Amino acid sequence: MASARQHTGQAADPSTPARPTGRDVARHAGVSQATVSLVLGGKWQGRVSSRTAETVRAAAEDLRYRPNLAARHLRLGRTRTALLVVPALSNDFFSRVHAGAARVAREHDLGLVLYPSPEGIAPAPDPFESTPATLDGVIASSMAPEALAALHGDLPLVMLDSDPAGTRAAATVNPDIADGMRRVAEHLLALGHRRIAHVSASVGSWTFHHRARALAQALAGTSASLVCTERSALTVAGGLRAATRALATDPRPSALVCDDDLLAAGACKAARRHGYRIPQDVSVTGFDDLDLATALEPELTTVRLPAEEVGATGMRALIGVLEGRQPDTALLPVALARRGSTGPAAGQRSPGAETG
Amino acid sequence: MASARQHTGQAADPSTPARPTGRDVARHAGVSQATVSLVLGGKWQGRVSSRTAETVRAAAEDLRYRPNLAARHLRLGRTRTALLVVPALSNDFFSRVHAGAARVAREHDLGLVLYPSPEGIAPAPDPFESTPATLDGVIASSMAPEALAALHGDLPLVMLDSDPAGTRAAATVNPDIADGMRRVAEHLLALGHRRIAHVSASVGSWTFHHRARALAQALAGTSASLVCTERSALTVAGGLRAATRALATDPRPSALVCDDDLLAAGACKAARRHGYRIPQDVSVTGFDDLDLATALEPELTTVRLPAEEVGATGMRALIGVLEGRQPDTALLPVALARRGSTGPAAGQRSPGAETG
DNA sequence: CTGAAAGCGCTAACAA
DNA sequence: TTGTTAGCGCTTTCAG
Repeated sequence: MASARQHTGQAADPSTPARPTGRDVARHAGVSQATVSLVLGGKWQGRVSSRTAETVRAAAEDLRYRPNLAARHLRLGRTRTALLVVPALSNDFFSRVHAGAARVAREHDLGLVLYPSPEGIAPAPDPFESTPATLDGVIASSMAPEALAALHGDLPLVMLDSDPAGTRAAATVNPDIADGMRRVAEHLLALGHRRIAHVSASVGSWTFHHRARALAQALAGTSASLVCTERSALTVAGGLRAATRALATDPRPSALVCDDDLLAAGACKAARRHGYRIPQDVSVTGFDDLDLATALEPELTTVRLPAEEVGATGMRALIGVLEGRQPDTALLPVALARRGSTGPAAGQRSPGAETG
Repeated sequence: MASARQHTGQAADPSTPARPTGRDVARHAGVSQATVSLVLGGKWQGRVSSRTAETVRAAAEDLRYRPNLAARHLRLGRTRTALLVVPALSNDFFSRVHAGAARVAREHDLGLVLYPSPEGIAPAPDPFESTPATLDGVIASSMAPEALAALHGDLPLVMLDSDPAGTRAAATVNPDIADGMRRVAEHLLALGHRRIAHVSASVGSWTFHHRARALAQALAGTSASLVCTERSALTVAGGLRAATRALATDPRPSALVCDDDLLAAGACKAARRHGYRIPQDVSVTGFDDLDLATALEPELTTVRLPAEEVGATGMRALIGVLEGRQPDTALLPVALARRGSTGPAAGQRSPGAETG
């Protein structure tokens, strides 16, 4: 019947020469389409003569054949593709996480699609509505739990920089946030700081709650006290305002511990507007060690997170889940980068404050 | 024949209850699978009774049905998905470009996949090797032409912040880089600067070549001269080194024009290490108006690029191409952000240098 | 207004 | 060693 093709509804478009299919390659090489599939899929060992295989490869090259992924995905029922959900793009932490995850994905021949949860739009609209590919698994970094609510329940999920408890994640990979805060606190204590203010991020993700808790714990039972906590949106301008409030405390704090380098940058601006020098009059610490930390002057003392390692470990965990293994939670070590924004608490007005 | 199913090679896996298909929905609703497709595809008006449509929707909801995209893509021959290729992730310019493109994509029900060309690995490995989805089109921003060489020749391509001539792009969308540099030059001239150094990015993309050319042209025929050009990798540390060299010129330049805010941040550090105050002793300008520009102190005078608009316009252009229209090249206006890093060229040692 | 059927390009089981 | 064939889930035409 001549009507065989009219069912498809595909207009024959002569302007775009149809992209070659496996059948075209087969015809060109004088073999069957199945042989093409075997050869190009690398499973021809002991099933196809190497001469034929060569012919097929030549034909594919010749026609500039590229397999149709949609067809492959349909047939296989999997796509070998993972989604990485992050709350923001222009942030080295996430770009480093992505780099690590992408490297491991490449090594395992997996695709990785990056989904920046639309900033400002909260909570994230269903990532899967707008994600074009079918996915085998999801990695989510530093996301507030609500933002993941739309997440399709039956996909393997690995969470990064997130609450290890109480989620439906198959695995969690975290930098040791608490240890980072502890190191910050110890560093400041060793420099003689006793009045410490916390510039905290008003973001609903676990990582910031955890930072606040860790700071409080690290200071508890020491001779230093947390004189105030000022919350702010995660921006330089917000950090400036919050730090301005913190510096208005009387007697003023000698050190500002910030939840993030962006906030710390704002804190530095605030200190200077008050006429304070950094670090002689006030010390400032950041968190994350973004590129920004060393772009500032003085450079920020901050906590270096193993972002690439977090991404890589997370991807390995997801691969484990996909292969049916039961990966466990990982906690990766962090480091304190001591730089110019912290110094001895010299000019304290009230020397013998606490004696505990 | 009972063998009908054993051909598929899909092991019946009781642990993962197979995801429901359109047939399941049809069965559940007591209609045919075609009806399901029509209803859920929104093309049922005047073909299916609204009562049936409602039943189908309920059944789909009930089973938590999600259409299999691979099957749809295979059937349709298109994926309604575009790829956005950028040279780096952690850079507001690109994240803003992405935001603009993603917004327009959403409005048109298109998917957008972000492909950060692996930094450090140059030129980019074939994006299509690692891109999981089949693509309908590509948008590339600020890429060196070689890095796009692997690009599959028959995909519609829109280029952003790139050479409008001599490429195979269907359209080009650029911020008016040359005008930006002109404004920088005029601003410095008006402040009395006559000895200007250029801290340029040693990156092979059109945008930086264009910036250098525009600066030279803007200065030509004025009383000011370009005393030197120091090239550097696109990092703060690189900017510091290049600016250090530039400041060693004798007599020294009174202003450092940088190709990018990152370089400008480095230039500021270099100036301070020389003991120069900004802007009293030396003025510094950036380009791009990254968040970094206002995180620094003093804040950078820089060129604000309409990044979101670039992304949005680029996506609209791609949609135009996909729909068979012939979009043309766009040039979007930029603005000079005058801030604290530039000031009058007061303390010039050699007052009457040129008199042209 | 609804159902039957074809076929997108690929993979893998099976036959030859 | 190679070919034949079924079928993944969907959209769309055509018949009823």
